[in-house]
Amino acid sequence: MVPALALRLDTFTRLSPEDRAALATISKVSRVIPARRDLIREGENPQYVHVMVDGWGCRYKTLPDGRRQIVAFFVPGDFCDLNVYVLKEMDHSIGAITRLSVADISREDMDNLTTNRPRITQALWWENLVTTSIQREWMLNIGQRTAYERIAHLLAELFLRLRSVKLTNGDSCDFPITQTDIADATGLTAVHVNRTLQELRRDGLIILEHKRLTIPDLQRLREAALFNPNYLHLTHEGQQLDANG
Amino acid sequence: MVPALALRLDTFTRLSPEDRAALATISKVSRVIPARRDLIREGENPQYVHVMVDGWGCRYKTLPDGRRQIVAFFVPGDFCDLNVYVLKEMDHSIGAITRLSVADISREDMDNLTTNRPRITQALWWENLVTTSIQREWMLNIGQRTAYERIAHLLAELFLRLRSVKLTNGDSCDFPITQTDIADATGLTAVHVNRTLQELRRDGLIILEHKRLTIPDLQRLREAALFNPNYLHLTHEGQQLDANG
DNA sequence: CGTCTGGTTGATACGACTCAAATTTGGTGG
DNA sequence: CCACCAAATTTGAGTCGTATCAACCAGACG
Repeated sequence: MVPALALRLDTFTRLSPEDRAALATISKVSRVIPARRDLIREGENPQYVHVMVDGWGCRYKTLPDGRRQIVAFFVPGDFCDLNVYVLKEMDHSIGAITRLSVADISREDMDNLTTNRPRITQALWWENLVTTSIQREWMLNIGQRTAYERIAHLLAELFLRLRSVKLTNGDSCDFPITQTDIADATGLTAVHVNRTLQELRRDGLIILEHKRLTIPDLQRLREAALFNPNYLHLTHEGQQLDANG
Repeated sequence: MVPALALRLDTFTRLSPEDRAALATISKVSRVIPARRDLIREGENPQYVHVMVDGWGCRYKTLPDGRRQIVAFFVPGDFCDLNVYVLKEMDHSIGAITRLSVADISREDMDNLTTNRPRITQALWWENLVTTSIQREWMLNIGQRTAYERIAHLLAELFLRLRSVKLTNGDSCDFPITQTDIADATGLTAVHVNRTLQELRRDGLIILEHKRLTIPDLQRLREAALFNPNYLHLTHEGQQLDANG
């Protein structure tokens, strides 16, 4: 099985067999975190860069009174904070949503990678810029879109991201996050998320049950979400080469 | 005059005279953009990395119907998208708020810098991570804080950022952004921002008039904003060395 | 088969939005 | 230096989207 990280970076550039080998080495699972447990907490000193090998996670921040904002979801193949060990302490936490297999990459291994594998380095740069871009889109989402658009947008984004690492099956995919998670990610309450999901279902935009999401008509969902995929920066060399061969 | 960029990076690390010289070269103003004009627009192909030398700017995204979200403010010394030329097209726009002096740095100059000046490279990494961290805090801000807390938080952040590049004067600073800008940055309407600013004034937390902001009691403002400065990652080597001599 | 988390529903409240107009400020040219 | 204009701020009245609180239900799991 091709590790999700390689699939992901392949979106950007065509990796050599040596590159793939290096990624396989790096993607070795070093930890399995049970569902709903934290991988690392705000205030701790980050030592490793993480790769999500299997399962879903999220990055979140909290306020003293318990209000919680999920600022990112992680799906397999996501790479976490290239160079984060430059910082003294974490300003947020990372938690597992499902049971999560993670590869911890030491600073040393990262340094080796960036000096010896320029193509991977470049691809990691790309992935870093895309992650930041997704954060910006989320700000637009939370700040400007209505509840309906907001949730539609989140679902469309996650579907596309999963598709890019081959974790979709036609028009559907596993979707393990709860309505409370969606609420914390969109700045809404769980009750309102529930009602809005019902609207989306009523309008035939989504089928969401038993932790499985189906999108019968992606184009319609995109329109409802005012979704412009440019921020995912998916059209790159890798894709073009794929198209040719 | 020490360029703001050097002041900013000095927060993180102690720069050598050669480092400073390199920064001075790079911080040469290559363009002056009139107030309220765009520096680069969504969809364009990014060729340069930018340094804000003088004046304020912002990064923003828009929806087809005109809704606009400011996702970041730039103040002097801010560095913009280390390595952005990796991407094919901009997913957002960058605009000038005041008249803005910018230094455009070519890919070539950046590559030179990163190969020859490891200390600067490290510091730019730090600045990159901090910028991303600020984005996360903004998501928490927009998604979870009340209007009152949200605006208080924004003002506190900008004040601290200006202070770190020595652009404050005691407890006050220039503050050229309009209430509409604040609205677009916080996900509120200009009318509501206006009323909330009046509340903040009434409570004695801020004095804001004639494009000048005064914070009589920063600690009180911080408390009102649920402001935790850890996300700015200001306590670093540079600061510690400063403390010793 | 009971427990528990996640999902659903209903009633009510309020924070923030909308629209519209008035007022103030700051910049520009006569 | 004043008149003028556009931009920014302020005010008021009415509305609406989303929150809150409180039950209740269902299906997953031990």
